[in-house]
Amino acid sequence: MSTEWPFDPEDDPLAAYAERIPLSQLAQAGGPVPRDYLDGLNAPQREAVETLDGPVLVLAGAGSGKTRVLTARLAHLIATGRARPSEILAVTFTNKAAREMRERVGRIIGEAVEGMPWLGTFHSIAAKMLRRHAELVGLTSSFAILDADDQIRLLKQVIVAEGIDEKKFPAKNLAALVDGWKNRGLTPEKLPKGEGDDFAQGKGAKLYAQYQDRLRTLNAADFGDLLLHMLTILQGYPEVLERFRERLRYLLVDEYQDSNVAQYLWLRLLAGGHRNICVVGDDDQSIYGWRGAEVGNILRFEKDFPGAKVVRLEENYRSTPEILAAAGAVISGNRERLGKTLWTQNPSGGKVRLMGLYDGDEEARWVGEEIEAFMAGLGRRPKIGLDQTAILVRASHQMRAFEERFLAIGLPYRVIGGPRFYERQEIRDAIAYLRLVAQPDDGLAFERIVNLPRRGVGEQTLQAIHQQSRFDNVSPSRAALKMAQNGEIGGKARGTLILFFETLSRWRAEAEKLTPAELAALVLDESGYTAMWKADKGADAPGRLDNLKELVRSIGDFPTLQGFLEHVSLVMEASRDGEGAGERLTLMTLHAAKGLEYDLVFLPGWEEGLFPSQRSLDESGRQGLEEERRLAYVGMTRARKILNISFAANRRIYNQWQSALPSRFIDETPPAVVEILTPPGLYGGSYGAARRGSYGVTDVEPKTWRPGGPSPLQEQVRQASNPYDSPGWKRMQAQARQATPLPTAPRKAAPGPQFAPGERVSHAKFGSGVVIAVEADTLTVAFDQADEKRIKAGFVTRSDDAPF
DNA sequence: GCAGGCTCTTTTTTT
DNA sequence: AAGAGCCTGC
Repeated sequence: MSTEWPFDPEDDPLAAYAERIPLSQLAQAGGPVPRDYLDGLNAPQREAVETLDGPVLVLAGAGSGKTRVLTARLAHLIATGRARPSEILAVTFTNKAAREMRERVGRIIGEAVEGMPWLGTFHSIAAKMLRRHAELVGLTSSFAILDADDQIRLLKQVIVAEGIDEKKFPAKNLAALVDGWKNRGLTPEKLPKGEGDDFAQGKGAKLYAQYQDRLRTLNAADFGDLLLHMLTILQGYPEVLERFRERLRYLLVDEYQDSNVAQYLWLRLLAGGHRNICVVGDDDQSIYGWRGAEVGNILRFEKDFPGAKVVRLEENYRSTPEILAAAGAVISGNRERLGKTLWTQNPSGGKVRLMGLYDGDEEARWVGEEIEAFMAGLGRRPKIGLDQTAILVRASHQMRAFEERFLAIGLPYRVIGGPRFYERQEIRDAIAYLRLVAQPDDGLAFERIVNLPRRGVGEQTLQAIHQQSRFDNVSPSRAALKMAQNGEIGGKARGTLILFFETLSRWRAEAEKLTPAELAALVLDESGYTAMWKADKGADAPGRLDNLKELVRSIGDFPTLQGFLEHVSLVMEASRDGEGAGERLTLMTLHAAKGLEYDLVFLPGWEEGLFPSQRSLDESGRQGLEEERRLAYVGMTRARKILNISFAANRRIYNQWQSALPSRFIDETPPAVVEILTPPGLYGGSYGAARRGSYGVTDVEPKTWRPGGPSPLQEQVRQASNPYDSPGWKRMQAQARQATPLPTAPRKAAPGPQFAPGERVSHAKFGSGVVIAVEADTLTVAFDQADEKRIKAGFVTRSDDAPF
């Protein structure tokens, strides 16, 4: 058991530096920290900053200057000498938020910010604490941190080992269960009876326990464990808790509405002595319930900490009054909220714009045209650049229609989200090598690369190793070494395995002398991993080699391999490519947009079933609906100047056309601040009907829709957007005069030569024409309104093609 | 050991 | 529709 002082300053040179700043100096009136961080704060903001002692709940509405308050409060704690930088625990949820806070605090207090070891995400702070006390939960301080992928692979092994059909009970589902339990602070021992019974005929709990055992054998922790283990330690070892309480004298929590039960318990323990805890959040922006966040935590704060000071930040500095009115009206439909009313001194802007369209492609077209119109400042629109424009969707599959459209009309865009750098296969492989060097027992890393490149260690051998490893309760790498040595593994595998282990030992020896980057280069080279990709003739091989180079380069930023590995598992983010050249608009999910703001915001896809998501409703009922409504609120409050909401009457979902009703959230926007752009005609001729809650009746039935030309309805929609004069609109007009491909017509023709000379075809850009010649998939077409062109067959459709 | 074909799934996403 | 993952047949 560790009796070592967990915050030994020797361990952390930067913290030591901060400690040497005399407190008296920091405490001097004015001191080295100028007090001007208080300037310009409004009354409640100032109160939130200056109420340093005891529990404080800051309800920070959207755009109310939350980050400013947080950083000012940190600075104030230090400037008044209440706490040294190292005595403040400041937690956020994302690395981005932590980084931003560090930067902004640094701007106020200068270098002293370097001495804030306890500013970070829940997970990175918990990991840091756990490394000091790992033995208390059966790990060593060098435990590996598994990401979601490793976690699932390990769970799969546990399931299979139990003789359960993994297809019937997928590891992914068990992972969701396990994560849920960990989020609620439940170790296998604490799991209530009946939990997890649905999984594998009541074996859920047993599998959980086995998984935890296996993690311990592998000296590994998954993300949930970081908090869960710390919780176990704080609960079971009062002396450890006491030390943390003495040392961490002030707690500050950002985005408290996103905290889960484990985090809540953890905070409550740490704050238990001095009660100096300040939580900042907005119950109206709690959108992560589906991954364990408990709005209840923030709703209950005053009960948990009696006498808590509650400060409401309700003045909004971001949006127009119209946007706030609309968002406020929507969110007021929620029952479970603490209740805030945002107001603003900002000048009035336009009304919130509402547009209904025929289908998803039309919607993308309309948005594209609007964006171009705003770029040019056409009509009565303010001029707004692409950098200040965002499209926020409910589900990522909605992005596709927009991407296709923007590609077609040449609007530069960027997508936020998507695969991260460290999730790429080659990066994970390379990291597995390094993990195995750093941590010989890292079984998952071992299994990942033992036969990569091929070393003749096949399925059979791996299976045997596995069995032995479970039997002896040792890591797979130990089992493999033993089996190779005593001949239980024979043949080719034996020789290569022994060589492999020798090489590993050599690398470990080299690690003493080399920098982490040099070591990485050496390992990737000597293992044959780089060579493997060099030999690969695939189209993506060069890219992967580039990524590997980039990886080695980024390791150079770290003094130790350990430090790098910690960074990778907890902090590493996608290297954003193409940050450069020119302005771009942003396309992302509503979830990803939290905390961001844009002058011009589009919220497409406001249809029942899509938004609010049917699945949310089905799974979580009214609570699900309320979370969806908060998501709507988050989306609306991202807009500074112009907010556009749109919906489509028809949408193709999993290759099936479905007609949809406008979202109920549209009904909830107050007519007084909404401008309806939709032409009369759609939805039985009246938007009013839709707005009054009857949703009207759609008279559009794609199944019965006559092919052969634009429907009258489609024409109406087109004409309705006609007052605009954007370049995109003109292009579309030109195209629309030709036999316009119906929105339902396939964008690409089916493969194979489908066209014969003499057929009439139409092309998105060149209009209609006649096929003159066909060779393979390339057509020569004489266009009515353009020259003869050679075109890939995929880009044209038969003019008279029926859409159904 | 690999390619290709087959089936299945398909909200949101961090750490 | 399309992508991912799995299986099968060479």
